[in-house]
Amino acid sequence: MGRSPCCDKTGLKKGPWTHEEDLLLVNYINTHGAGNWRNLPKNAGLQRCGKSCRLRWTNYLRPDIKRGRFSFEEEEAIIQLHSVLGNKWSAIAARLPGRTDNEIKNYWNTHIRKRLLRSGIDPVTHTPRLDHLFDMSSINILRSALLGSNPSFLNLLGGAQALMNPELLKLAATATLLNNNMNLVSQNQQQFNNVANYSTQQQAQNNQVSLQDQFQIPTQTHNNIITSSISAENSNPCNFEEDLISKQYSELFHCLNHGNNNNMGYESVISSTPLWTTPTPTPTPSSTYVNSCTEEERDTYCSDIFKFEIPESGLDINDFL
DNA sequence: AAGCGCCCCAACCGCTGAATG
DNA sequence: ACATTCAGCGGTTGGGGCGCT
Repeated sequence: MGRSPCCDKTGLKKGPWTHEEDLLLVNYINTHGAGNWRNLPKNAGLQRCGKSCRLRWTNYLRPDIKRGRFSFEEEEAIIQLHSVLGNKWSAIAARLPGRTDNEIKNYWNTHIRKRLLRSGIDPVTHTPRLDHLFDMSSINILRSALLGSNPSFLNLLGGAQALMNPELLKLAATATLLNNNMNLVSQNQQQFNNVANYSTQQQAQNNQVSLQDQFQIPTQTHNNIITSSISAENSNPCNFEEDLISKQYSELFHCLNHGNNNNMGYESVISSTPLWTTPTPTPTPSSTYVNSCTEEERDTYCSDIFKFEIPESGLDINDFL
């Protein structure tokens, strides 16, 4: 695999670009157009390698680049797109007009990722972190989930010690995560619609294909959630969710079908009251971005997105045994 | 004011796949 | 079929800015 010589080997300049260099590059591209990056530096009078020129242009100097803080809608779009596309920054950037992959990647790593971690969400899988799930407050959550309206079950299992039973906790966590994922995927459909609407509005100006044309949102039926794949260009998205859900489903389904009763078949699991509630904001139908919230407010919103709520009835552990 | 540590982000690095001869 | 070049991508780095002591 041949590779063009590195700047180091050819004595070309590296490091931050000066204003004069930017002007040379912009003027040259405005006159001759972008492309032929190998010869561009020499023709433009720049002591830079072509790669450096291309990156400077695509990440900073391009006239259609939107500078400044990310809006709330953009941030939400990034989170939702990342949950499907993963670290496909260029694919995400393609759906956020005016933003570069580098910018989105930086913003993810410095802001969104940290916020998700603070909220107890794994930024890779977009699911609750197990270590977070098992801290003491989560034990209480699990306790509520397990017992629900049947507090006598605690005594049946031998008191609070039962909650420290690793197998029982694993089962509860599996059930909880399964339910979370089911609703997360369903929730994604609604949020994708919002993102798609937002993206479509933005992209209409750029004559780009709308998000809805490029995504096949999974249906809410369980079978489709398990078996369908979300197709997107140059990507193989949602595999992690399929894998995770499939594993969790298989494990729980085994429990359900081999238990004493089948009142809580998987259909009822899926159609039960969502454990996740999502305040779904409506993207501002505007061509301009309004940075109307602070970092703290976004933090709060992020926490709300992933708020962990247990239905009134709780989860009846009897159905699992 | 100086020193220190942390954060952010522009830029670089190294790899891959497509295009070309 | 193979070598080479090029463009694009994702991961990583390092220097400047900033806040704290």
